[in-house]
Amino acid sequence: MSEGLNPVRVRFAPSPTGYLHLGGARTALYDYLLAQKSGGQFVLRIEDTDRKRFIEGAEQDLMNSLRWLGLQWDEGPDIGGPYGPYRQSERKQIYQEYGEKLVEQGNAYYCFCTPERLVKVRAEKQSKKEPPHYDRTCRNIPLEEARKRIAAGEPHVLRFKTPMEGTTTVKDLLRGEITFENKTLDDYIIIKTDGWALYHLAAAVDDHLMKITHVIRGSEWLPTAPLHSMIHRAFGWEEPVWVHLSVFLKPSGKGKMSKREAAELSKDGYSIFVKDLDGLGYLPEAMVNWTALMGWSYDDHTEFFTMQDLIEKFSLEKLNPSPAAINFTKFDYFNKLHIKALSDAELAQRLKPFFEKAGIEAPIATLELVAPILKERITTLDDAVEMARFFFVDDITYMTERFPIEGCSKTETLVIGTKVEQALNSIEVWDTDHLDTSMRALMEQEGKEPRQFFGFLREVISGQRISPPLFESMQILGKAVVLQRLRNALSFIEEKVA
RNA sequence: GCCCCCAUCGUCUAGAGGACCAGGACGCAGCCCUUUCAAGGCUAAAACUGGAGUUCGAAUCUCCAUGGGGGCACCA
Repeated sequence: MSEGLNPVRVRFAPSPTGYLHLGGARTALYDYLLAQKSGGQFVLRIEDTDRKRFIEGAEQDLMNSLRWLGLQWDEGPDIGGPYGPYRQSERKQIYQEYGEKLVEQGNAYYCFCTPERLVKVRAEKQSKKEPPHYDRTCRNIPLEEARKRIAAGEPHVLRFKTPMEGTTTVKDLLRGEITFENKTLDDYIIIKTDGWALYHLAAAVDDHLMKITHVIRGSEWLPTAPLHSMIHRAFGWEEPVWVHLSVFLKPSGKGKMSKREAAELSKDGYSIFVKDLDGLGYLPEAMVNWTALMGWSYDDHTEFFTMQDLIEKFSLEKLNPSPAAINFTKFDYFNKLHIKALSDAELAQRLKPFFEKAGIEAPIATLELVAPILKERITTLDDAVEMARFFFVDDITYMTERFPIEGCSKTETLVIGTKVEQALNSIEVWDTDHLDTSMRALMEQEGKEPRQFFGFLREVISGQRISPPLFESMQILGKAVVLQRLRNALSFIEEKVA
């Protein structure tokens, strides 16, 4: 539990090449939790050394999504901090200096091979069923000669000089020591022809300079972890604690989510992109709870967690190294749970935009009255519009096939309707108790079953087959509105129902 | 092809040698409650990948096999 005692510095280091998705969000969440729990710092660093893959607006999306989830960083490109700049594109010079240092120390060398030649080498190696690595042609060029060629303007990259014998052992917090045969490793390029550092160098340098204590990242980094360790060691730096999270698998459990499958999801009202979740009616609280539990657990029965709970209870030791399939049905469940946990006022506030989007004017005061009877029966905030629109819209659309009362004639329905009108009219105190007493008495007097009688009333006030509880709804609507709707319904039946 | 990781119900997981004929949750099925829909309650079906070891004893430790996943760019 050492991380609970010493403040950690963690970083979330996305590249601005797309929208924040589930996997990234979960990594950021764990970063945030660890920083909060330990009283340390959560750093946001943008890894944008590859200008070709840069996508306009991606950085903004990243920050918006992180904020929506409630994962506020302590240092980052927008707010600065003591170890900035926090955008790698603004640190080019730094990486070059450290690259040069590696050359001087004999840990890196200049390589003049052309991309074309590299492609050829790779193809040859592959046809010989060998690892498709660089053949190390330039590894033995004397430094003096290399410098002359550089001075003469020859294009070049910088490669890490990986030992050709022995082993490199990396310590992953979840998996223990992982040993790699050095001969299976490559002489990775760490600075490109254009002078920009690659992830391997940039991340190592930044993690050190920014005093990062724990690196939490996806397990796709495991194969290059020995390189990262070697870079730290070459500089004589203390390595951060490496924590490689399992990947998320698609719902079937077979493989990673592909672009095509991610698009398919929207048909079911789901998305792996955080930016879509708000509009779909999901709560950030639910998203946090759900993803926290994919790869981490607290005990054998606790499943509801607020952010505060998570900050208190999160621990790296309980992380699970095995891959997890994304289960959206469970996301729905957590969304229900967190909707129910919202106060009526809070739920009303969150519901408001969904009605607006549907072109329905829904006053907050009414939404607050509707909130308690709605919160038990909606899965997403979006569901509320369909279920509760009749509270805010007056022109109820009645359907002929829903009348007359089940098992009754048109005439009998109209007679009962008139009696309902009289009974309602005479109710002095318009609340659920009086409505219940009055209506139930009438129902029994008429010898009708609850499903016939109340079903009819439900239809009358809402035009819906499914609605929140009847008497609560009638109370909220108010006597005048209910009576008006009853009259409307009766004339509809009179005119349109056979 | 090579390297690395992982392995308990359909899914997320509890389990760190005896407390396990394996617990919880989602989902699914049935029942109860019920004016609809939910919610709630109860019940059911459902798993330790296989094989060798170690041990008095293994879901838990070791090895092998199998399966699944990830990686092998002048991307991150």
